[in-house]
Amino acid sequence: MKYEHLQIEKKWQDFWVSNKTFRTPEIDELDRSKPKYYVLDMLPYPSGDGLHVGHPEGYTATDIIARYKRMRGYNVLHPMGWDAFGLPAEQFALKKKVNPKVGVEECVIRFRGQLQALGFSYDWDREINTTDEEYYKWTQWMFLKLYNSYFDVEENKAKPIGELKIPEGLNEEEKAKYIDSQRLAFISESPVNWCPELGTVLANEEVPEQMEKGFTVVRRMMKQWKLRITKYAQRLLEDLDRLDWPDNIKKLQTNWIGRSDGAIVKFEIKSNDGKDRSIEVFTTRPDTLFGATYMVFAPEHKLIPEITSDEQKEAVNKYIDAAAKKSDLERAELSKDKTGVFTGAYALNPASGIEIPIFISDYVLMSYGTGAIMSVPGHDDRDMEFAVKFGLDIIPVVTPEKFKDVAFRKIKTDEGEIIISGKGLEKMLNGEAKEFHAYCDEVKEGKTCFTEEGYSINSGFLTGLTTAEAKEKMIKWLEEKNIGRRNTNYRLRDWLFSRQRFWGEPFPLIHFEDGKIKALKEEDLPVKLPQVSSYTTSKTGESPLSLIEDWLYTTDPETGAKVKRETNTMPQWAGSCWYYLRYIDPKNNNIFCDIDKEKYWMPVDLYIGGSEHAVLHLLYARFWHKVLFDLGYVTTQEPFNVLFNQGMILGEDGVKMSKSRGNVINPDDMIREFGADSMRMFEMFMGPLEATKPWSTEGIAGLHRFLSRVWRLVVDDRTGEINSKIVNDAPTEDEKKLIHSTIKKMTHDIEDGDMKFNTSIAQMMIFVNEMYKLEKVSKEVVEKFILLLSPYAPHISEELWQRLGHSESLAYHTWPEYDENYTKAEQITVAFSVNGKVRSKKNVDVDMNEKDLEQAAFDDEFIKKHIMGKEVVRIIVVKNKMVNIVVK
RNA sequence: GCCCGAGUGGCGGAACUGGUAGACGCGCAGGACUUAAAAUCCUGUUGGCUGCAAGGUCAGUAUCGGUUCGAUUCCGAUCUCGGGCACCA
Repeated sequence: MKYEHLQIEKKWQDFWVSNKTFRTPEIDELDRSKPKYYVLDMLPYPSGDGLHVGHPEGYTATDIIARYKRMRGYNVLHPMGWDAFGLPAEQFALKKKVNPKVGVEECVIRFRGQLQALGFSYDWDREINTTDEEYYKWTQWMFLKLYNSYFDVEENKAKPIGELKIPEGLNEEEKAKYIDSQRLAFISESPVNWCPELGTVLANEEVPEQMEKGFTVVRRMMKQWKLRITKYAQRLLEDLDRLDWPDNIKKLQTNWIGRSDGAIVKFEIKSNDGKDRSIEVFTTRPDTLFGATYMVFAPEHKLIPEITSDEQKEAVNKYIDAAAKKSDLERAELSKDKTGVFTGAYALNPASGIEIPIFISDYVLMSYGTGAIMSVPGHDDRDMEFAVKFGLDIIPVVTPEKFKDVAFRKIKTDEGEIIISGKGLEKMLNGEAKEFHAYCDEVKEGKTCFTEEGYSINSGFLTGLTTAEAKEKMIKWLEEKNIGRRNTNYRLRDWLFSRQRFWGEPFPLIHFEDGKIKALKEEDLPVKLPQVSSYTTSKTGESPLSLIEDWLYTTDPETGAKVKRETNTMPQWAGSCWYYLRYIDPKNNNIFCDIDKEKYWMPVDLYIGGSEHAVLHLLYARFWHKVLFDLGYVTTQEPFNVLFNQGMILGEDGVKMSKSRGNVINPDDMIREFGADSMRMFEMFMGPLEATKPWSTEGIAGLHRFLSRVWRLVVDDRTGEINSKIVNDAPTEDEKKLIHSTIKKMTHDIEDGDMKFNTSIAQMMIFVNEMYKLEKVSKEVVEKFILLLSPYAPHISEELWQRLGHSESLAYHTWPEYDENYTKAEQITVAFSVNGKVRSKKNVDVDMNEKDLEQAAFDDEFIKKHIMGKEVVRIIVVKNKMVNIVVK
């Protein structure tokens, strides 16, 4: 009987499902004395195309770990579910004029079928779907928690909004406004990427994709819901330290959060109307304040209309209009050439006292810092470029270290140390400082821009200090004069949380006629999406929900007043922010996850997914988790303890798989032809999990060949009986050595967490090759090998296990132990080399002492030949490795 | 431009803390079985030169240089490819 993968795989998949082999018991039935292991895949979006070969790569790795841990006696949680809200489903629904639910259900069935066909050991009883009403009820519930919380800066944590201290002397309306301004979920007017053809806003990361398809994207101001993730910037940054994540992912998040330390500096504005005004700017280089020769405001800055002179009004307005029309992308792309307009207003440099002009330019972003900057063209590339273009003054205020001796002199006098620089010093130096002056001239002319740290020059009380010292001194000076303070800025923006779509979680909010907004109560959840058979986009930029009047108009459950529902829906990221908690307690109707169960299972012990989620999903989920922690709903500060990123699988031609290139490999075809076990084995054999590597159909055939060899080792091809060479004898010494070193290698490969399963598979191949050479093989050894193979190729393993006479599944059988004594060879090959070049090899006893080894080398004929007639100057002996003789 | 990561046979990739480069698989070549083919099994497979042969010898882990008795591994510079960020003051 040949290795019939289709039949075997079907048999065991049915067995696992009907026996619920991989069901994780509820917490009260669990043996709590056993350790737990929570191994999780990133929540997939069930697209219409079905799985591609990249999906099973990560899933196979987690499945191997899950199966291994079960055999090691852990309570394992290994669930799967669907992130089914999202734009593709919505586009499909609009095109086919159906409810997106219809398409999603089909996709889920297909995806689930494909995953089961690969034999993954998920507990399907815990399957979740972010679009189920019973699931998104809790997403809405969490939104309410965010809405009804504020961030206490003193305690550095979120608290219920009821605990917010409200400033005294406010009337009711002001109070409400103040409270709204502190909520973690808040509404604000902000620019969005509006796509007229699609009739929706797009997330930044969706813009390039849609523009490629020929759609237009314009910037537009709209009222948007946002989440105050910026309050958590510092904690999100600090807590990266406690996570066992790849360094590059930590770095990506660190950069994304983008902490900058510096100072806020206040500049007085000399306005044309004589009113007193001032403007604050953020700078990371307060030490260069003396070199600030102009200021730039973002075009959206509110102060511009007030300060612009009559003569400049027209030009300024024109510039603002033009900037508003540009999308973020265009603003960035056209950035090579700096543009801007003078406002006609001036500010006073607080350090030098010089009047400096105020410009507007779109190279300054309204969304970072204060939306205005002080420009130090001598020491900032962008400022330099702008200054050259507009003919503005440039003052060098920092010198590279190499000029520090000619840039200034410290002289001790009776009154203490004084600094001499400038003209006075020039005379003293007698022309010695030529190069330094050339540097200064180049800076002034806009030819050189020194952006690194050095020593302050031309900077009054800072002159002669290092950049670090000058920063400190300037901040102190600013604080004393009350015109500035130390400050930290983050690049992280608040999370734009609303989308004008149908297919997302509705916000649990109602709008009264007078414009007031009210959050619904927990007991009013879920706010369900309308059960329409089809719908259309609105032309106004509102969600399609705004056209569904039956749904839109409702009554306030408390007062019965006529109200409108909020028509925005949440972004796709929302549901995946907390799904890992729902798996723990998927059917709970009272809370999203019982805290006792959370305490047992969390944090996730291993989380595997693609690096495309390095920032967004992983940052958003960490943020939500921290809010839940602050409010006491979870006991862990971080959700994902260990993270691993799988690499991409390319097409056979070495480039990314895509429909247009026609190099897409369909896993269904592979499973049909070679089997799920071959597929799993090959995906792991291609290389380390993290590597990007090309697919090879010839390669998977090789793994199928290997599994056939395993099959024939156990089963007689012709009769279907157990291979007659398998005997009940005790294992021979050679067999023991082989199986024990195989167990050792495979155990270590899984335990070390590097996810390099390719070498484990190579070891299994070596094992099988060796067994083929033997006349008789011990059944005990073969059985141990099948246990080792089972996490990788579970179907064939179960089948062979059964054929060898076991009535129970091997899924919970103990993982084989190895004996260190059998993993060591008695003899080892050592290399003898002369001057570092290997000239001979010899088998010697393990741990032969250095003296004997050295002697063996000198006795070696080839070595003799190479050292004959030469002087031996040095001998290096490394036990069990080599002897190197250095001759002259 | 900035920040990561990677360059090893025809291909995917091995090589523990510096100590025998190329495990394992694919492909290819040769052989066995077969009327034949498929399947299977066995052998060989980094390159050059040399030898009838066993072998000998030199070169070789992107390039150049350094440290070392010894470097795929450590250090410096350069090149190429992949990924991320991109006016964040």
